[in-house]
Amino acid sequence: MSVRTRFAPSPTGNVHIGNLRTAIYNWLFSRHEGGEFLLRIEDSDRARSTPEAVQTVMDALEWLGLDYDGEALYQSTQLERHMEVAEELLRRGAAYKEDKGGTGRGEAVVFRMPGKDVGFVDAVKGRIEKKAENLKDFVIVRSDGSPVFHLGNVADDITMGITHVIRGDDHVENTFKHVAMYEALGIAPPVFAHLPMIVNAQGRPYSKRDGAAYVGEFQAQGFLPEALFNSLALLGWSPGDDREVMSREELVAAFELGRVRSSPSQMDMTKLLWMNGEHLKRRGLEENVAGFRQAMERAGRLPAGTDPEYFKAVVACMGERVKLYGDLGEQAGFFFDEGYAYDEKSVQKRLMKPGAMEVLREELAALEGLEVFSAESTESALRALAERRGGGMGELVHPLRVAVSGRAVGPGLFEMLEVLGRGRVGARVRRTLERFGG
RNA sequence: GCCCCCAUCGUCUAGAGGCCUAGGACGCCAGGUUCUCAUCCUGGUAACACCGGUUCGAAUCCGGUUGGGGGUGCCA
Repeated sequence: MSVRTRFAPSPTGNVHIGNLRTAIYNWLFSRHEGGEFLLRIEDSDRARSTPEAVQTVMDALEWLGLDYDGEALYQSTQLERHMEVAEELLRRGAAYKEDKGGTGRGEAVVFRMPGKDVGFVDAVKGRIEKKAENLKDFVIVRSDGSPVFHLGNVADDITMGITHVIRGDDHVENTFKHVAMYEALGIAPPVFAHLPMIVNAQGRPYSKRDGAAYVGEFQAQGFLPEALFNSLALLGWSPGDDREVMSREELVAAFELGRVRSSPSQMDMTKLLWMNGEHLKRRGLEENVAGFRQAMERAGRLPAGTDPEYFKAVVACMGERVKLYGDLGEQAGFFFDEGYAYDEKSVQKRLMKPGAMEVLREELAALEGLEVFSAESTESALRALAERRGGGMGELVHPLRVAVSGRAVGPGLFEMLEVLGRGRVGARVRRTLERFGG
């Protein structure tokens, strides 16, 4: 039988990374097996399930490239089907009606636990069993006629022909109930695989206060989907060899449920950032240019009418100094802003030194006389100047860097000069001389 | 309380009885390259929770302890 997995989120408006990781494992497993990956929207809680919330889920899946087969199934449309299953259970004597707890609210449908031990082989945890005396009957249809989670979940999985249920660890208790329901129905249960939780530094469930907890936040910070995908895939699973930076295809090829770890793991933002840098290198310049541009525009740091070639040159020049699309503005904003700020410490160290202004003036003179204004020509001009003055290159490089960029760190000076161009460099040095020259 | 699950460097992990004086990655530290930072290269730091048992031999198997998590709804 061909594999069918599903991702069954309740649309609550946010997609937590734990759920996202569950979606990734379902997707990875079904793609690896050449099976299907389905989407079910568990919107039975009508109050919280808005169209916007559903869209948020869809957007997250699309961003990560988690394509699902067929149409999404909305649980709210399956009411009749749920009732059929409840009827069937009643018919088989596996359920009964009762005012459980004597609430006076009328009769609910209660599932009867089989009176024997229930167990199953979890694909990641191995065999799990529970004694009959620890299994209690439970409500599957409320006295108001609405189905309870367990009923809907099992009925829908049957309807959808799900062969492997890959879900969070918090569902293992439910699984005893679900397995019992399958057995009562005379249907072979699917394979269950329970994924350990993603926890914070305190070992508690990863939440908002532990850093970015929802997909949208990673997206907003400029993380690459393939980097988040890769990191999450490796959180609880590994290919068994030493590979870490992997493409979607490599992950699909290597993924096995049996290699999923059964202990909880902690998200490491530092490693995610590194991973992002690795995937950035793997993307082409053009793609990165587009990504950086989008982030810059969103941050309002890219003036309208910026020459595309200039922008591209800046990105190429920044090279691997930036690990996140969202960080370009902070690190290279001066390229696009003539009103760039001067870093106070750098000014003190490089421009307020005795003779610094004189050096800048000499550099300006040397650069302005150049026929061609390139990295090579500016470098040889300054080397010649250094020779004449008898000092080191550092004495020339540092003040000039601060003068044209306002900061002490950045790309190679000569590369930077070429990208900025003669006009900007001249104007910036002059402005610096006026401002700090006394 | 009861039930279920989990336990290797700070973090992510490899390890399915000898290949382990425990390997890789991130981070961190040191050195190299260099005009700064980043990259890159080299080296280093750091772990089998504890106690028993099985075995010629245990990170690996078994039991217990401790610690952590999950569940215990006419929530999902």
